[in-house]
Amino acid sequence: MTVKQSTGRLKTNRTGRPSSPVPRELLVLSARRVFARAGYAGASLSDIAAESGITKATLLHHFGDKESLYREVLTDVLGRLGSMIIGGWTGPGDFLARFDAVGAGVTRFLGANPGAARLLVEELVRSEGGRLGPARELVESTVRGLSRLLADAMESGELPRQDPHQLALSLAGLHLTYFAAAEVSAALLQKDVHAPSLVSAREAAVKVQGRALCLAPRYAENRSRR
Amino acid sequence: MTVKQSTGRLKTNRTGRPSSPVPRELLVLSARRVFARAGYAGASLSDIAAESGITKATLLHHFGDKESLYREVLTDVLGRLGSMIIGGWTGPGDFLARFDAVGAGVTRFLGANPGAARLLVEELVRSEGGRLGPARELVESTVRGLSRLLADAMESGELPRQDPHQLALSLAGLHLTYFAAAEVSAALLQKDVHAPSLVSAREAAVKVQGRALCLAPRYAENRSRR
DNA sequence: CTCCTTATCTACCGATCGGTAGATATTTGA
DNA sequence: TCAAATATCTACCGATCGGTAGATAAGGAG
Repeated sequence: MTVKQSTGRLKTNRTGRPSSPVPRELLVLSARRVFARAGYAGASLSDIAAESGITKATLLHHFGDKESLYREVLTDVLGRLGSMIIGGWTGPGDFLARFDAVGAGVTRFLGANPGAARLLVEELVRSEGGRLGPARELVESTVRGLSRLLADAMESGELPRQDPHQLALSLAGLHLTYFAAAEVSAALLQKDVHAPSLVSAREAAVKVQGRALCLAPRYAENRSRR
Repeated sequence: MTVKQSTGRLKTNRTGRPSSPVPRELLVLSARRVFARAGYAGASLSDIAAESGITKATLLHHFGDKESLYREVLTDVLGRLGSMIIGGWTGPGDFLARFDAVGAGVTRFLGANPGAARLLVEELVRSEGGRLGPARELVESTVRGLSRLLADAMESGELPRQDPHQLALSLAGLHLTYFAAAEVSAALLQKDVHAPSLVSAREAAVKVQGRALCLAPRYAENRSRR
């Protein structure tokens, strides 16, 4: 809705024949917005087409079917997020420094890509395992990768020993829920969560809270020894 | 699917006239399962009817329309969860004791009610504000109540000062995501998250992690003063 | 200029959706 | 016992869904 509302073709024709073709990435962006807003089942191809200023038939001409379009939206988001995570993780510094870098990167990514968190949550939460296997596996393997990373850090003593899966799932929840619940969050904070200032604030909060989650067993131990 | 599968009427009639009427709570339970599995848009009344062993027309006779049925499912879950929270919070002990009690109660509730977390997440994440106002407001006010609770505790010095909204949202994510992503969680942990032993394990993890989230600023401060 | 490819549209199809109508049988209560 | 209320079913309706067919026009290559 931000870009080119209502019959927003690049050039208007009497009957809409090819003018300058609508860029594919613009279609994917519109689809992401609608899928994020209504969920996979609730999003109709007509909605997405209207959002991009084309017709349903044209949309299907480009993507084949609804599922392929959805998959393209999701792999776009997951791909960029994944390379962001890898970039942060392979950077310099000790465990906590790299952990902070990844956390900040994830927050900035989710803040800069409205709807991304909601898509990931829907995929993470989906139970009809058979319907969209590849995408679901991609999400699952991302969490599994995070879990393995944490386990390695525990092995090398950089992180207190604890169940890495429980920790990974808690971290995923910490990062995703805030942005996925964008409207509730915004209602509480009186400001759009995607505003730069709030993204910075969340980045700071996540840094402190993410570390606390990782180091929680150590704190609990100190507390009991007090 | 657990109870009375495939034509599971209490008494089978040639044409299904009223035998012993299917209890309303059983219908609500079936509806919860289907709504949780497929989401509001993805769940069809025929699915729910089949799950309960009645026909769509009978279902509509009892609940009027789809939205009313959904609202009944949601208010049932939210009502029981809410009274559980209030019970834990008005119990004895200092802030951390009551906080732990609520956290453990929430975990046990979500563990004992498969699908509940998924429903709450869908509602928390929904963006089409106008569609289901009441239910959405109920979820939102629950988070807001949690936020106010935390703010009070900060006011009285029981909790380090920090943005109560950011903390409330993080806590909600911590509790909900794990159970909402039940299948991914189960895949990681190699066991159903609703199994009693895993619920206990999660309860322990959440106790440590929930406290760490609350006290995170204090830890960060100690760390920087080191 | 002429074809061929491509992007787009209008018009339509079968399936499914939420919801309604009306018949039938059970239960209940006077 | 009998009538009113209730629970359930089958059959159907209009709307919408994802997807297809076919016509039309623009752009590019020779």
